Amino acid sequence: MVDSSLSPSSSGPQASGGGRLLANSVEQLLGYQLRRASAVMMADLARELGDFELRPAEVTALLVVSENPACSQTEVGQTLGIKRANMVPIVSRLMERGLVDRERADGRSHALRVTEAGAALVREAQARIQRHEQRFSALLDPAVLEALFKALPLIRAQRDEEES
Amino acid sequence: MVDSSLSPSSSGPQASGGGRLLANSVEQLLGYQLRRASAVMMADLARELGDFELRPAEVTALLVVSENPACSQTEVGQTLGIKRANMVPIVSRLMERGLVDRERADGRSHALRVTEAGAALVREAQARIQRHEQRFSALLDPAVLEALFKALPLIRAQRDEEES
DNA sequence: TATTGTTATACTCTATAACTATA
DNA sequence: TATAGTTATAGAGTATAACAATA
Repeated sequence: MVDSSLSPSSSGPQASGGGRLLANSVEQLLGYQLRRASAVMMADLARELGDFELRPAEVTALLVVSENPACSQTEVGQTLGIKRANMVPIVSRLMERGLVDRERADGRSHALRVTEAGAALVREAQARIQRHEQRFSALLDPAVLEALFKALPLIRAQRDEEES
Repeated sequence: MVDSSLSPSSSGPQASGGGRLLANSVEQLLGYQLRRASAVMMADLARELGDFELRPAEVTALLVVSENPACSQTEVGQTLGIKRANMVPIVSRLMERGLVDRERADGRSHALRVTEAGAALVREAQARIQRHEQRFSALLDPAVLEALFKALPLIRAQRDEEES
């Protein structure tokens, strides 16, 4: 069982600055732990992908396009939980960089495809991402890692319905 | 074992929009799952705390101050992984709202304390937060939840050193 | 009418550099 | 010289509303 009370008892990991160690009951909150762990992995990924001058969101979108030739940018957004409006600068950037191109599919929608350069970058990015992932998954027991991959989609599904 | 390859095989949870279902190997990435799950919980928390007109970061800071009378705002920041510079508007807001006050401690540092109104809001906020937390922890087996509380701090510790 | 892409805009959180006044 | 608080600024991600063109 996990102590899910908010009593000022816990400690947990804390920053290592000069000040004293403060009591911090939020350490007991799942949402807080997720947010902090996610921030650490995001920062590490951004660092790992720094050379490419692509943000994590852009790389992720590129991977999805690469796996789904002729998809629309709305579909990519739905897959990644990114709103249509916010896909616009992402796709623009990928096209400016010559990593993706698109042709009209429908008169109102476009079919996205990775270019040669895009495919090459995908291969490099996948290697970086795998390195990054393994740095973290190596910290965890396989059983614990499996529990994460079971739990996180359940959390997500709780309010994943009306995304766009 | 978890399939940590990037081959275009997986599916996992996806948005429910009108478009077709896209292949999405990023579902296999721990960092991605953390980010999505974290975003869902953050959005739910923000909704739950909406009445207070306080952002999640402000409520969290308020809780830490409430547990640590006479702490400095830099200490709160170190505890929560928020930079000194970004603590300024948070503390200002909490003081404007009459939830926290401070007195000089040191000539250069302040001692923060929750006011009566702040303490009252803390009690209400804790109830909301507990409701929010339980909505999500109820989705998970106790053993899985325990695995999360074991794994997430380990992930965090990987690059939690030089925060401020 | 509904959908795709788009624009404009605002909000939240984060990051860095530099300043001040203390210590 | 280091620390606490501050200012200014930029970046990244997300949110909403509204529009044009198309279906």
